[in-house]
Amino acid sequence: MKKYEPKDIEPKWQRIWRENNTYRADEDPSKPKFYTLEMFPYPSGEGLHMGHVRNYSMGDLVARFKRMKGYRVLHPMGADAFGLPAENAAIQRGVNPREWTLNNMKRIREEQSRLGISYDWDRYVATCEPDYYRFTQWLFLLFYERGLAYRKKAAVNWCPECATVLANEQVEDGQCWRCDSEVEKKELKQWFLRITDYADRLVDDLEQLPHWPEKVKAMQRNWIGRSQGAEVTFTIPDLNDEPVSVFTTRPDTLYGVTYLVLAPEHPLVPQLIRGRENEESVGRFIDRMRKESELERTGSEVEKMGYDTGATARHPLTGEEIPIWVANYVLMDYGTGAVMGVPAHDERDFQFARKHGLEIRQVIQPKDETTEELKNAYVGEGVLVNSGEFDGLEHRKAISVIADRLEAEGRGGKTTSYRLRDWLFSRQRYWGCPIPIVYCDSCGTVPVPKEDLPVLLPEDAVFDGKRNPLATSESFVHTTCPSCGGEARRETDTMDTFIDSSWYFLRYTDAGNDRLPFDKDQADRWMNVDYYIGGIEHAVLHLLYSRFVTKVLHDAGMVKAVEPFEQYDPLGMVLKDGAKMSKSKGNVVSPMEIIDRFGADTARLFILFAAPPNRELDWSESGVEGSYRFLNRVWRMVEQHQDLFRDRPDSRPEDAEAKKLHRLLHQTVKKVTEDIGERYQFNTAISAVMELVNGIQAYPEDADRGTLAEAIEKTILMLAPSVPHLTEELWHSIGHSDSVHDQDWPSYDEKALIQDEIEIVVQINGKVRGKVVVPSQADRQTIQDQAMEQEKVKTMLEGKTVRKVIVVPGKLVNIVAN
RNA sequence: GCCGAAGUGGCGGAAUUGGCAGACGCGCACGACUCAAAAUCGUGUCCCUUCGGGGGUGUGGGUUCGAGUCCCACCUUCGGUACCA
Repeated sequence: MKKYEPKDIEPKWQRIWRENNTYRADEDPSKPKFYTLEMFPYPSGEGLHMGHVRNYSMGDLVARFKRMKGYRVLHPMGADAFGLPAENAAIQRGVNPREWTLNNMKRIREEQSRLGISYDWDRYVATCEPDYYRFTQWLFLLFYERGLAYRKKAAVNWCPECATVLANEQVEDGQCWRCDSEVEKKELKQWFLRITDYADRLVDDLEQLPHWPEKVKAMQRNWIGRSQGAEVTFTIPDLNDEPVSVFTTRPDTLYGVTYLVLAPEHPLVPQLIRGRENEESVGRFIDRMRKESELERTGSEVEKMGYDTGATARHPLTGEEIPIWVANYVLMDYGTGAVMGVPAHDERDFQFARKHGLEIRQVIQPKDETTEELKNAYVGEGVLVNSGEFDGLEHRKAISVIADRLEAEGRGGKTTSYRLRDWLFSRQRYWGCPIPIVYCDSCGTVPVPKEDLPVLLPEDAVFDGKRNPLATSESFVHTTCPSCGGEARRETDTMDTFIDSSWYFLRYTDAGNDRLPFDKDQADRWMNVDYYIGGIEHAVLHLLYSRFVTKVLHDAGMVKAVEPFEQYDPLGMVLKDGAKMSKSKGNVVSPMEIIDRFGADTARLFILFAAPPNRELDWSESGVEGSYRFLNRVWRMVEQHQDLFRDRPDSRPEDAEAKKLHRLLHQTVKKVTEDIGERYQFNTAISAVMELVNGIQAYPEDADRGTLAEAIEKTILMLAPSVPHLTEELWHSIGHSDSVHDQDWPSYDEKALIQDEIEIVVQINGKVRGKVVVPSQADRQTIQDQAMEQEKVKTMLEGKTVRKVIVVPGKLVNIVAN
C-alpha cells in the first residue's frame, strides 16, 4: 500500500494545475457567476502568516465548491504593494523600494502557490506597477472632474514618525494606526476627497447589505455619525450683529440656553476678546489648546476648562443677551465649532454651569411631576415650560416646531450634522501613486491629461528620511504645463495607499485592460463581489473607502454596482495559547514550516475545522496532528478499496447495512452542501464528512460493494474544496483521468433520506423515558399507541392520570401525567 | 457611558424551525496488535448516585406539554467607540 506523502503529491499537482491553467476564470456566459475574494496582502518582508492561510483557505474552499456547483467563478489575487515599509527600508538600508517590494511579492506568491489556492493568476494585479497606478491616477482625475477632489488648507493630522499626514480614519486614540506615534495637528494645504457628499448614501445603503455583520455596519454608522438636529443662529451685538451658528439636536431646549461656548480655534474668538480685560488670559488658553495633541485634548479624563470672553450673544427668539465662553470640550471639527449651553438638560453643560456659576434654567418638565431644583441635568421626556409661546408642547413635537420657527425667521432651521470628514488624501511620501496634477504660474492647478498617464515615479529620488523623496527629484518636479506648455511644477505628494485597494476588485474583472481602469461590461459581468473575506481591522478604513469609490464610479456610469461587497465575512484572528502570534512573544507558528511537516492540505483542513470562520482560532499542535491523522485515514480507506474501483459495481443498497450507509451518504451530501453553500460554516461541513468516513469504516465486508464504492467516491468529491491535493491524487488513483476539481458537486436524493422506520423519543413530563421504532409514515395515533405500549412507560404511568399526550411525528411523544 | 458580540465537558466546538444537550475533533483511560515501542484498530469518557434515578448550557425569574434556543432582570468576558453638542 502506498503511503500518503504530501511532500510528493502537493508540488506535483500544483505543477499540473498550473500547466493546464485549471483555475482560469470560466467565461461561459450560460453559467451563473460567483466572485469570491480575499483581501490581498501587503507584501511585507515577513511572508505569509497564519491569518493569511486562514483567509485564503476559506476563500479557496468557497471558490472550488462553487466551481463544482456549476458556477463560473472569479477568484483572483494580487498585492497591495504601495506602502511605507518599502520606503522605510529604502531609508534605513538603502534598498530600492520597488525592488524590495517586488522581492517580497515574489516570495508571497510562492508561498500562496504552496498552499494550492485556486487563483486565476492571469489576473494578478500589483498596485505599485505603472499599468495599475496609471489607472489609479485616471480615477483621481475622474474625481477631480466631478468636483470630488479638492485642495484646501486645514488643520490636519500629522504623524511625526511617518513624516506625513493621515486621514481621520487612520488616527486611533490620537495615535497613528501604523506606528502608534502620537498624532499632531498641523496647518497644511492638502488634497481631500469629498466623501462627505456621499455620507447619506453610505449610511442608507447599509440597509442593502443584509449579509454584512451587524457589528461592521454599526461601526460604519458610528463613524459617519449622522445626527439630525437644527442650526441656530445667534448674533453678537458688539460685532455689528455678526452671526454665530450652533448645531443642536435639541432645539426644543432653546429657551433654556444661558450661554454659548466656542471652540478655542473658532474664527470669531480673536475678535471677541480683542480689547477686553481677559484678552490675555483667554489668548494664552487658546494658544495652549492649539499646541495640545489630539490625545491631550480629547482624552476621556481631560478636565473641562473654560473662559468667559466677556462678550455676549443675542438669543434668536427671546432677544436676551447671554455670555459667550470658550472651552476645550467644544471641538472645531464637529458641527459649527460652537454650542449652545443648556445646563438644565445636558449633562456636560450642567457640570460646566455648576463649575462656572452659570444660570441653570429648566425648560422641560417631566409629565405629572412638579418642579424641584435639579440635581442633575434632566434629559428625559416632558413638556416645555418657561418657553414663552411654546409652553405646554410635548418636547418631541417642539423639536420640529421650534426648528421651523427658526427657519421662518431666518435664524436657522433643521439640518443634519455628520462626524465624517472629507478624506485627507495626499501623503508626503514617495512609495505611493503620484497625484497627476501640475502647478503652473499662469494656468494654476492643471490636471495631467489622461492620455499622458501614467505620471511615473522617478528613479532618482533621494531617501534621506528628512524630506519627501519625490520633491528631491528634479526630473520629476520640473515639467511643462499641459495647458500652456510653459514651465511648471508637479505635485510632489502621493495618494493615500488606501485608494489603491479601493478599486482593485474592479480591476480584477478586466485586469489586462490598457485603455481603461476596467471595461463596464466586464465589471458588470462579475460585480458585486459575492463573498469577501478579510480582517475586521478594515471595518471603517478599506471597507468604507471601497464603498465610497464604488458609488462614485457608479455615478460616473462606469459600473452598475452601487455596493462592492455583497457579503463580507470578518476573519477571526489566529492565536497561539490564547494570545495573538507575535515575534516578541515568540509564539509564531510558521505556515511554511507546517507545510513542510504535514503538507498544505493538513494545514488547510485544520484551520477550516478548528473554529467557525469569524471566531478566533487557537492554533493547536495536537489539533493539526488530528487533521493529519484524518487525512491518512482517508488515504488508507481509498488504498484499501482499490479493488472496488477496478470493476466498479453499481450501487444497490438493498441489505440493511447498505441502506444505512446510503442514507448516511445522502444526509452528508445535503449537510455539506448547505453548510458550505448557504451557511458558510466550514467546520461543521468537515465534521459531517468525518462522520461519513467513520460510517464507511464501520461498513461490513459482506454488505453491498457498489454502495461502498459510491460513498468513497463522493467522500473524495466532498473533500476536494478543502484538501485539493490529496483528493486529486486519490481521484486519479481510483481510475479517473480528469481532475477532481472539474467534477460536478455530488447531488443528494431526498428519497434516499427517508427511512423506513424511525426512532421516536418517548417522554413523560418532558423527560426521556424510552424510545419506540415506528414506520416513518406512521400517523399520530399509531405512534401514541406504540409509545403507551412500552413496558417502561407502563410502569412509570402506574397510579398516574394521563392528562395530555403531545405527538410530534418524526420526533417525539410527550405524555403529561400526574 | 453608548454600540455590537459572546458565555455550553479537561480543551476547540456542535445542536439550522422551541423537540434526545455535548455531534465532530483534541486530550485522557483501558484493551487489541507487538519481544517492546511508535503507528494503527477497538471500547469508554458532563456531574452525582443507595443503580431506582437525580442534576446540568453564566445568575435569578417567566412563557410552554417541552427552553442552550423565546421573554424580563442581572452578572461576566471580548471587540468597537467616546467631551460629537
